[in-house]
Amino acid sequence: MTKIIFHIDVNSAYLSWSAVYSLQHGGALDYRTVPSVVGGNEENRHGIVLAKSIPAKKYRIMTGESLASARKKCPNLLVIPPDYKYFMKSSNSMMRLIYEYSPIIQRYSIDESFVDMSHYKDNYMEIAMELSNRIKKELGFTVNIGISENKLLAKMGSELEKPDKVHRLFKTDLPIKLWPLPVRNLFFVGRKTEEKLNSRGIYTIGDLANCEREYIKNWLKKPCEQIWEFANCIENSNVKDYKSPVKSMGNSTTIAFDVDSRDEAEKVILGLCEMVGMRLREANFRGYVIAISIKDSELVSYRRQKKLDAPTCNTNTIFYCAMLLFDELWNKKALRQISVRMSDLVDNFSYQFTMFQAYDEKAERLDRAIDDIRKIHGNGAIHRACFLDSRISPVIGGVMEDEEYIMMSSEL
DNA sequence: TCTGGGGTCCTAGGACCC
DNA sequence: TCTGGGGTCCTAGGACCC
Repeated sequence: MTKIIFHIDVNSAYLSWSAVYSLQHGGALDYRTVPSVVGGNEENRHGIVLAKSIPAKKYRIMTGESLASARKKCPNLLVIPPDYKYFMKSSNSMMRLIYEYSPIIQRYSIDESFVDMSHYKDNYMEIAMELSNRIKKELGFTVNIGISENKLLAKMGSELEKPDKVHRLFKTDLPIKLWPLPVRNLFFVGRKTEEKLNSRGIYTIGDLANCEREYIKNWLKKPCEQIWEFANCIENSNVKDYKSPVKSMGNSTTIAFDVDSRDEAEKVILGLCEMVGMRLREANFRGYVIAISIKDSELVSYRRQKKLDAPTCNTNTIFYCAMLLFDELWNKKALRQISVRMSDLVDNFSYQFTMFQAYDEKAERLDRAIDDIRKIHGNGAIHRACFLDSRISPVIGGVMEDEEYIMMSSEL
């Protein structure tokens, strides 16, 4: 039986949601009608474009670009700060609405989802229009809906023309609608892969599709074999209406100033370890592998990781190991960004404690007591003395504790 | 383009084992 | 020590997604 999959994608999500919020709170200007972007704080060196309006797009402003560069392209650009809590709320409202139409939803990111609509037989177009209109009317923003028999084509379909469009894209449309497009438009073809493909005369999705599979595979290895399959529309994964198990947890931060002393780097790392440890404990995970990565002021990154003998979720252990790695890694150049990540996770229930493995029950109880205080009174309620009079925050990282933040899976 | 923060997966090379 | 072959594990780096 042929499946019917919808891919629903909010148009300029962060920007649209910010516009709706502003209008609902008495704002007179609809940000979507002027050149505007949602962007981070430039003073803290978080100044990049997170989302752009369609008028801003006309100035060739790109997501991920620095705000300074965006302003050069459009001097009177309106820059709106992000409000992630509100974005989550908007996303959740949309999800509730979609659930009225199908229980099989894969929330792919904060603003994208795949929905299995196979139970609608011939009237799926009307359903798509109804859903799109309801989101517009009830929630105030527009979406693109791509419809197809698999997730890949649904996603490609929703990207064909924006905004506020419903687009069908079936396998039979492949040669006409998809193959003439630049190969870069294909899911999983990024800048590097595009360059490689171009270097051998492959410019369109059709060029790639018509290559020999073995040729691509031998040349560019496994990831590109999948890209070849995508170009030929070979993709049949199900809409996953469950959470795939998390593989790693980490936090990173770009510091507002260059860090050139070990002492300050240590505080940043401690702040990050506090967050990573808290998140691990909250999820009842421990990790075997701890990784630290740094980016210097010239934007060059280095990484170092180490596998532990026993998995841990203890803040002090993570911090201690992170510092060992940091001291091996750091070449004394001023640092712009630091990150700490734990991977090779095991959950507390399946992990067997044995008397031979180091396990500090007292330390864990202390960690959890601090977690509880922070959950009730906020992260600032309790912190280590070394952060007194420091310009570095005692708990660093962007994942919200209570609101469950939507994570990407980066695969279909 | 003075470039954030959260992830996932793959590959190559080295160490080590038999 | 002019040195095989298969396998596993670990680490560093890179590419991609939103």
